[in-house]
This record gives sequence, structure tokens and C-alpha cells, in this order.
Amino acid sequence: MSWTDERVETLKKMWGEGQSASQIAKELGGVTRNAVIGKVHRLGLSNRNSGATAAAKPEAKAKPAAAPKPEPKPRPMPKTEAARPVPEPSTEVKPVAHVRKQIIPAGQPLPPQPSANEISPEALAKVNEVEKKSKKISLMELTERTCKWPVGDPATEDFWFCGLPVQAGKPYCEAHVGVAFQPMSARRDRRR
DNA sequence: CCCTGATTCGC
DNA sequence: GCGAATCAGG
Repeated sequence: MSWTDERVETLKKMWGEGQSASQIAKELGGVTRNAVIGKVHRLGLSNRNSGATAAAKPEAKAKPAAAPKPEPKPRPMPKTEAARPVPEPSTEVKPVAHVRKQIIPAGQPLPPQPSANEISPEALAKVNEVEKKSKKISLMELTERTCKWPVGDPATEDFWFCGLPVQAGKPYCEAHVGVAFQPMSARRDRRR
């Protein structure tokens, strides 16, 4: 498969929507997420925002080209044909001032309103569901990547751990994380 | 282990 | 230009 116009457009679109590289790759087909990421970079639309986790750590190895300059930041010049004295209006992109741009794809109706936050009914409902399909694992079966959310009464046979796969570093699965970490406003006025 | 994106480098 | 391999992180 090659990067046809259409495919590139799909890529741009999806990437712009915040889709992950793997999702895009799956959608396109015939390419891996690596290919997608590579293409994204070559297209120059890598950073979606400022909050990228890892975006700059050029050293540590495999790059002996240690420039004494702390800031080798060659901004891509818009190739102007002639030396036309056309002043660029405001193409300056200062590394400062970064307003968070919240992209809300049309298909995602979830505005997280952190107002009077109770535990969202959503989350609770989700937990209910999850408990249905939980793996019901025992204590000994708990691993680093199994949800450690206890279900039932420990004093009875009716007790197990969720056991669903956790996402990242968290002790619980996605659903249980939702209720495990209470907004703290909810538990606040729950005093006795 | 699952996932994410970033980077490198042979092709 | 491409993308697998690798790296770095959650």
C-alpha cells in the first residue's frame, strides 16, 4: 500500500480528530501504526498539542552530534520564491502562550463537567456491567495487570476480584478507576 | 502486558 | 519517502 491522496487525507483527518496511530492504521489497512506515525512526522503534523509526553529527548544515545547550542531550533521557513519583501503577518509561533485547544470530535458526546461532581451515574452503571463480565479471580490470581477491585463480601464465597485488564499503571480496570478515584467533592459532604 | 507516540536508519 | 525496529513513557 502506498500513501495515496485519499489515504493521506484520511490520515490527516483522523489524526486531527485525535485518533491514535494504531486506530488510523487499522482504518487504513495495509499499514502498521509505525507507518502511520512515520507518515505523520514526515507530513510535519506531529504534535497535536503541547502536552505531548515525550517530544524531546535527543540524547541518551545514538546521537553523538552534541551541538553546543542549547537551542538548535531551525524553524521551517516558508519557502518564498523571490526575495520579496512581503512581511509575514503573524506566522510567528512563540513557544510560550499556549491556549489549550480542545478538539471535540463530532461523534464524542462526553463533555466532562467537573461541576457538582458526584460519581457519575455513567461510571456506576459501567461498574455494574463490568462486574457481570468480571473474571472473578481470586486473590492469588491477582497480577500487576489485573483489576484489583474487590467484589462481594470477603467473608463469604461471594467474593472475588474483578480481574479485568488494567490499562496503564493503574490498579483497577478503566471502569473501576472511575469510581475508585472519587472527585472528593462527593465524599466531602458525605460526613456521617 | 497492554497501550501510546517519537526516533532512527537501512532500504 | 517509507516503515520496522527501537526507544520512552503511561
